[in-house]
Amino acid sequence: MGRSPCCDKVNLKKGPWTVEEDQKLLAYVEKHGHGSWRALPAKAGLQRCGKSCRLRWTNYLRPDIKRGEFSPQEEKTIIQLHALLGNRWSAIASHLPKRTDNEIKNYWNTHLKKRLAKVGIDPCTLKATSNTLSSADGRPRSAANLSHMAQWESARLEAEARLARESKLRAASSSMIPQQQQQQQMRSSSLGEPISSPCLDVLRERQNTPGENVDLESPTSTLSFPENRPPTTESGTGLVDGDAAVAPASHQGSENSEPEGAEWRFSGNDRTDCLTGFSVEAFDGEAPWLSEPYASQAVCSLGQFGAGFTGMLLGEFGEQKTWYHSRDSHTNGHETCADEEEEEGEENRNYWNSILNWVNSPSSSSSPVSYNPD
DNA sequence: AATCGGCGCAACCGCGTGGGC
DNA sequence: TGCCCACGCGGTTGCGCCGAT
Repeated sequence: MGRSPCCDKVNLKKGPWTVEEDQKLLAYVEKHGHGSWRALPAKAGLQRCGKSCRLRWTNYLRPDIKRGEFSPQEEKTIIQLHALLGNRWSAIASHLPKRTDNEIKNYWNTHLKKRLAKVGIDPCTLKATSNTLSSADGRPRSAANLSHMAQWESARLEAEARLARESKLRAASSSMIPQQQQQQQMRSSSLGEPISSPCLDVLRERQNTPGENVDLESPTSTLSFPENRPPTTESGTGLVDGDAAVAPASHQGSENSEPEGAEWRFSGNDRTDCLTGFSVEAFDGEAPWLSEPYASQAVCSLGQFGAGFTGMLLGEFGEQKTWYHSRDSHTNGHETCADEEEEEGEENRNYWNSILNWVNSPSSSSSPVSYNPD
């Protein structure tokens, strides 16, 4: 006996939402919070099922979502995380604040997957499907390493989820919550996932721990994405985010004031993954993904892994100009669209090679992710 | 100008899961 | 302990838009 559909009741509207419906839902949620989604439609005067209302809210009406084109940084993040996590869109979305899993899923299916295929890359594995792409050193790509990393990332995400729940409980138990935080919590609970990354909860917790000195600033934090900064820091980048000015204050804290290109900074020989609290030492100096040759390079890798694997994934390429341009091609300044078209094929390959090289050799000096402490 | 087909996005559907009773 | 409910997630579908013919 299967479950009966939630929308099989008569007189429940389906299909596109009207402006009136949007207004009703928006007004109700902003005034009362969503509470029980199932009970919401009747209270809000909507002829919709609760599920439909929830989806409309989470995917469209939420005030803290960004719409419009994905930035190159966001695209890169999606590609890299997808290589690790597969179609776990919610997990991927958790690393892209203001983006919904549905939007990311659509973008992947309609843009990124095709683009990857076009340049000869298997979208699922980020492996070259032909010899169009090759690793820099000619080594065969290590699927085992990717698998290790994916397993580790999965474990990390579970840990994050646990910590997020604990963090919520702690926050809920506090009776002295500033208004902005209360609003944030309400919004977070309404989304089913925290807007502020649980990673930050861990970081903040550790920062308050005697003997721990963890700098929250990170170029790899999604909070430091340019589009998440207050608009005053932007200079005509053409971002479509019109909500930045009204974004929750918790998104605009000190971690957002860092200069672009800042680095993860750790004090002392911190060998713990700051995101998970896991210690590399717990694995006898070898994290699960640290198979050779990475383990032998543990010294230089520690700082990187200390930033968390996802942090590495989200690290800067050091380049912001265009999606297609490799490091070398754009150092001479801005190029025209015509130029880009001419060079698209070659530069696509350069770009993807840089991703693939890095994915398969995270500790390699040729990594596009710069963690140079200087 | 009309038609057709592809594309992209919003929304729907069904399943899995966690919590409450 | 098992059942039920509510919610979240991922896959799929429907439809409007737009370019090509």
